[in-house]
Amino acid sequence: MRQRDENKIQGIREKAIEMITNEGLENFGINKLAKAAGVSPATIYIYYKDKDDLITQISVDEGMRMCAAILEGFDPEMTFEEGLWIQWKNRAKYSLNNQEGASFYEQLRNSTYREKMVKAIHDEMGKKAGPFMKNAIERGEINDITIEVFWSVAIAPLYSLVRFHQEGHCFKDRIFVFSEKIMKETFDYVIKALKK
Amino acid sequence: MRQRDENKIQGIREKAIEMITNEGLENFGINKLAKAAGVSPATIYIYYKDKDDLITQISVDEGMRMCAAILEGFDPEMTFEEGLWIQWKNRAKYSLNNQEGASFYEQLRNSTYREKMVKAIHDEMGKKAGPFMKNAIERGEINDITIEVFWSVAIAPLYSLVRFHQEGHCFKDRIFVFSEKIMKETFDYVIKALKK
DNA sequence: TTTTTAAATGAGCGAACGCTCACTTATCTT
DNA sequence: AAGATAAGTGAGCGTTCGCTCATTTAAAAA
Repeated sequence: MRQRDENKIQGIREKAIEMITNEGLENFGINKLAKAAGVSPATIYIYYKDKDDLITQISVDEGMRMCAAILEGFDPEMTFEEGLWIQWKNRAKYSLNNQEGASFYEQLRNSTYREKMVKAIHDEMGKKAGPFMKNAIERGEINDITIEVFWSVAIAPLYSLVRFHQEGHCFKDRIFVFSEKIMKETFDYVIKALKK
Repeated sequence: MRQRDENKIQGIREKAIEMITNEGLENFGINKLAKAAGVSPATIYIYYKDKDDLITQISVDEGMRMCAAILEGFDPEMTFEEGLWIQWKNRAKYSLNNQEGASFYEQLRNSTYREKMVKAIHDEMGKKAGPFMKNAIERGEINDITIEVFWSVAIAPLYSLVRFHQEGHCFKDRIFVFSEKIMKETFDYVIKALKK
């Protein structure tokens, strides 16, 4: 039998992310995607049940890629400061090297697809981030806090920084540019907040 | 001449927010909106140039309402801690009393409408938040930092907390519930991070 | 009361939508 | 070489989309 053309599948995936990022989820359509990816509309339905399934699958897939990128070289047994810093660096690297994927993920995380895409990612992250936080508390490095407060203080600031960069945020004619120096400065505030 | 029915205009606005929040921007349509609001599709075009204009106008409007809510009782001359705490309380109150508006705002802020809606809001907030930060630096309450780092450390954690609440975030069968106690706990970390 | 003005309408246009089906193409097994 | 299987296609279906227009309705101006 004839075998699948992996280039075709990847092409569909990449064009979908590109189109949703640049034109928005509300302007995304199967006929347009088929034309952009150079395939027949019917081909898309070989790989995806329907439009909803396509968006959901690609969302989860991109989320998993982000998770894998963030956790690269990370170990829950690491020191609190060391482990958190690795996650920060990884997350920044992912966004900078994969702008479209990062914007796509952020747009869908704030859409009605959130519920469909978040569970798998949440489980994947929780598997390592949960023990990491627990270890840091048991070792007496940080106070005993709930995971949501931890995330809000330790991770949210980084996401915010990355977003300012991606948006090309402008304040008084000065465009914000992300840098390791800025990231380290922000990281130091976070460490100061959480370390006993 | 006949005068405009303000209830009709408000009805269109509210139904639009309701529909976009619950069904997503990608499933939002003028014909559906007209039916839901109990008006003719043609009526909508008396008030809005086209679909894009409707979404943009309602986005900016909701953003301005949020700004006004956040800055209620706030003064840039306030102490750093006092001023920041008021903004936190106001922002939390806005989200809790106006869940649909808050979700709507968040969804559009992460869509391709971001550029169209953000400028007016950014200006409105910057007018008071800029001097506030500057005062706090001049008084020696906090270090001299760029506005993006400030926002990421001082405000982003609150947005994150509110979002966990709105999403009904769940970790190990425990649903996260926002409370003043949790907010104060998080706020204290932020103050510890930023205060000299 | 009549005239004037703009709000408000419902039917419906052309275009675009998600999706399907009869069919062709490529590669496997025999 | 022939048969089997699944990948891949393009035309086009029924539906919904954004939007318009001829018309009606209500209230201000005369």
